[in-house]
Amino acid sequence: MSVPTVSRVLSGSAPVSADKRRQVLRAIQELGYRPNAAARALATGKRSIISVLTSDTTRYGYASAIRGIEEAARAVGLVVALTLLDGDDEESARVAVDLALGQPLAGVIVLEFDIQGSRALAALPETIPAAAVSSAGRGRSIPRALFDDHAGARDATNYLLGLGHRTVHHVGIPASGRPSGRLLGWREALEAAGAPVPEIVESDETPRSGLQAGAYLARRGDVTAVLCGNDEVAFGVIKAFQDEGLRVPEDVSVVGFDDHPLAEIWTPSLTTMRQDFAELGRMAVDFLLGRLAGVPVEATHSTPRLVMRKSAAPPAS
Amino acid sequence: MSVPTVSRVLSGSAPVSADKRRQVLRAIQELGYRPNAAARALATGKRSIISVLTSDTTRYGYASAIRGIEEAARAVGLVVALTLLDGDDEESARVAVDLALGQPLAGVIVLEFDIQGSRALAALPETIPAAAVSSAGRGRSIPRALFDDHAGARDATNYLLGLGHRTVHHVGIPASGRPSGRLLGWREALEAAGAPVPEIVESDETPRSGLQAGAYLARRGDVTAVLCGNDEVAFGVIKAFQDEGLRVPEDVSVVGFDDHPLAEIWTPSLTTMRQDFAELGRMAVDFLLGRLAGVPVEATHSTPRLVMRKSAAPPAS
DNA sequence: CCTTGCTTGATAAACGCTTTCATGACTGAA
DNA sequence: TTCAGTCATGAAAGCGTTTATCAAGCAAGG
Repeated sequence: MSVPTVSRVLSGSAPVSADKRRQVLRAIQELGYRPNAAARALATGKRSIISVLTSDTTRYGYASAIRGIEEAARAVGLVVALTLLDGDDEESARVAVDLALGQPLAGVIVLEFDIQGSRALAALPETIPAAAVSSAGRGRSIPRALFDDHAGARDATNYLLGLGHRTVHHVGIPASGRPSGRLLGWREALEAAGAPVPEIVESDETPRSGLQAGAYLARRGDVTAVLCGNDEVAFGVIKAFQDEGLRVPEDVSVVGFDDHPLAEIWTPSLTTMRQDFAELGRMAVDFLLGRLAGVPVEATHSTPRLVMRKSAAPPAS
Repeated sequence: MSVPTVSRVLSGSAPVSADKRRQVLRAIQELGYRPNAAARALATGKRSIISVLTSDTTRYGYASAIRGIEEAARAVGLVVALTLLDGDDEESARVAVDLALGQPLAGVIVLEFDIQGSRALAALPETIPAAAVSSAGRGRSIPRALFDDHAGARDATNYLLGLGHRTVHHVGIPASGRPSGRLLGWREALEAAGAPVPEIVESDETPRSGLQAGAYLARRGDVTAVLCGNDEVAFGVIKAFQDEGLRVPEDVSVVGFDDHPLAEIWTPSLTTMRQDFAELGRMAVDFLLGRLAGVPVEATHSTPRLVMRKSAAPPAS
């Protein structure tokens, strides 16, 4: 019973007599033998890890995308590794990329939702297979699963304008591009409608910063509709309005982005632009594996879909 | 300029003349050379991946623990890989474990928050270094970072009883043990206080199931205080109460578990038992690396802390 | 009964790195 | 000038697999 025989039993790469096979299998059982993954990777040259570079894993969109990636990867026998992007400077991007590339990688998927993601993408050596889930298709030419922020924000804004609002305010979140697609879409819709374009309010995409943004907007007094960069911010904005004695949607309408699991049970339930992050994650894996050969590999879009709930309504006359 | 020289420059394992070093470095630059991770792992026997086995990555507690693990791992130059646990049967646990062990692993950390986690832990071969983040310290004898569910639930229940409630209802979530520590702590507190022990209401730890549980409890009419298995469920329960015309906390008090980021801005803000999942994750990494040599390695506890907010109050007289 | 063709097992090389060991160049002391 | 001692460097072995090559055994055909 030689080493190659064992290998053949395990991989089925060549026929082995039933007798030997049984022998080998029993020995494996008894010894609790596990093939050495490193040696196997070295010999075959096959890598089975996809590294995901992302700035956050707890936020809804990120976590969903990771989940999609994991599912798609697992389906083809790959494992996903996580590397968090800490700072938004080039140096920390380089460090993170080095850490990730220290493994035997089949490829890399970057969650390019923010500056950290863009930086990481830029720091990636050309030689390693990569794909991205992004909101904007600029920069390095790698396959991207794109969510069309721009169109989403435009649709959301148009929806609010269509409801009869004179204009729509925007609470922005940090994005991979400057200005963000969401901002662009929002502005475009306003301009197309001949509506005034209010100054944008910045947030850091946390509920808490939404609270601040909402408090600020509430005190302005002239706000009747707000488009938020994501649902978490929208939650904060709504809360702030309510704290200031404004009713949503009677006094002011709020629309979010992403369709967070809690959007549906918020009070009032949140009208939002749903994005299928998990699907985008799955697509990125397909890109990486080159399994979407038929499709133009540059990019595929996914346009957010309006989910109408109770947080947006026509303005009080 | 030989192969070993390059190795020495890269690892600093032996002195290299400044001249040669410069030469090597330049060549590396020009060729874009990256050491082959698989070969390195094979030669050194060192593994740099920690695999996290978990049933969910999007839920708050899980995501936070993973974040803590990632941070601690990164601090010592390790990468974390994710393997999702799908089914709650032994077979899928085995499949997941096999997938994870197919990599060159330094060790495994299991998020033993539920049955899937327990199953995975059971399926793990004895030979591989492992640690767990758990709510209950039973089963296989491996180092565990424990959150003391039992004490947490007891404290929460006592708090509600102390407020003057005659008894406390409980909306349970699936747990790694049956019955869960939370259930046990809740019951213990009730019995110690001589309060009646109502029937437990089951949920699947989603807001939606909280909604159902809440609707059921609201219609019972005799409920004045509810302890929920986690915050997401609590959100659903509160929403259901409000939908049924009950005011929180005036008509009924609700306490959650975990301190979800949105707990603070919920309406009303949610009184809850805070758990530091990230810290537990970090501890699990320390266990795994055997870096907590001083501490009895069997387990360390972390007791949830009551965060008083607005969703719990004395009952209407 | 010998040869041919096919199946099956073993032997050997290769993967790309680290590490040990030996060599040769150089230093400083005798 | 020579010899022991230091130090940088290259040669070679080894890590645990896979895969190609080779040899042996066996059945069937002539």
